[in-house]
Amino acid sequence: MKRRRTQSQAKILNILKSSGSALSHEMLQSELEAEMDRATIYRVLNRFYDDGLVHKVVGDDGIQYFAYCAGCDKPNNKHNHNHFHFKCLKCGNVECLQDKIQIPLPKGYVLKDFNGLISGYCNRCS
Amino acid sequence: MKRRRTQSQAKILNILKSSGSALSHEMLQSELEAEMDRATIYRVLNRFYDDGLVHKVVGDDGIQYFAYCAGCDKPNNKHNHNHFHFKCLKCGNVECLQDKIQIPLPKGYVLKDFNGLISGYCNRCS
DNA sequence: TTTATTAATGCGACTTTGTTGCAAAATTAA
DNA sequence: TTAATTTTGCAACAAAGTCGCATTAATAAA
Ligand SMILES: [Zn+2]
Ligand SMILES: [Zn+2]
Ligand SMILES: [Zn+2]
Ligand SMILES: [Zn+2]
Repeated sequence: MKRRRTQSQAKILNILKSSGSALSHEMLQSELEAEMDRATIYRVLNRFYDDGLVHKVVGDDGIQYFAYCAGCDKPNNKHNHNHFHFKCLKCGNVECLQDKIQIPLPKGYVLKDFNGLISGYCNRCS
Repeated sequence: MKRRRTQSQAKILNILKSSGSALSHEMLQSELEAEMDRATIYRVLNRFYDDGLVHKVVGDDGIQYFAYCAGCDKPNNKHNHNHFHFKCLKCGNVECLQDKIQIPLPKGYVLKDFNGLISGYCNRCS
């Protein structure tokens, strides 16, 4: 299944890139001002995710946030998102924390994925 | 508002204690075999959470898992759940990892809450 | 350029997780 | 036993996300 270059995808990718934050479907929708359908946004995001173009964080609220992959480790094209994310309780911004962490696992455990979100107040809001 | 001792709460707390894992609403419901209403389970869990009896983890799937608080730090009665959780992709078990972690934050950031979930295969399933 | 192929979109219906209003039932206190 | 108030059950609701299907649009072939 070969990917095609569509307006929708270009717009969404643009927003993700220029925002520098992890964005939820809702944030994107309001940015796009109903230029495209809800389902399309979800599908585009999932496609980006499958293609390794973005990574995903899930909030305490169960909402998915997608961030453009900038400084991600990619050993043999497999992403390794070993960093925390921070969600500001005041301004709502969700950002990647740059520090790479190492995830400790007991003997016999195999890591497949990691989702780490810190909530609080960012430097602009504290 | 004073709490009352009800059957429902006792049963749910029992299951949480004896399981030793973090349980979702669905897991509890199947364990309880329709002994009580969906909404009641949710309300009991939220009550436990508010009272600091359990803590909560949110999975990549956005589902809430509740774990009985056993070895939690409680400086002046405020919980401090500075540990990761592990969710096995095969057996579905969600457990607290004992290692206490310290969460790194850039200058000017204030931590309020933390949700960290590692997915993979547990020692019994790997 | 025109046509054919098939991926992407829009729309609506649907699922799942969780919450809420309200009357009835169950705890606790008087 | 009675009164006061918390919990529960039920049903309706809300929000996030997914899916089927017909239509549109991007790519490739002719
Ligand atoms: Zn902020
Ligand atoms: Zn990130
Ligand atoms: Zn397992
Ligand atoms: Zn825990």
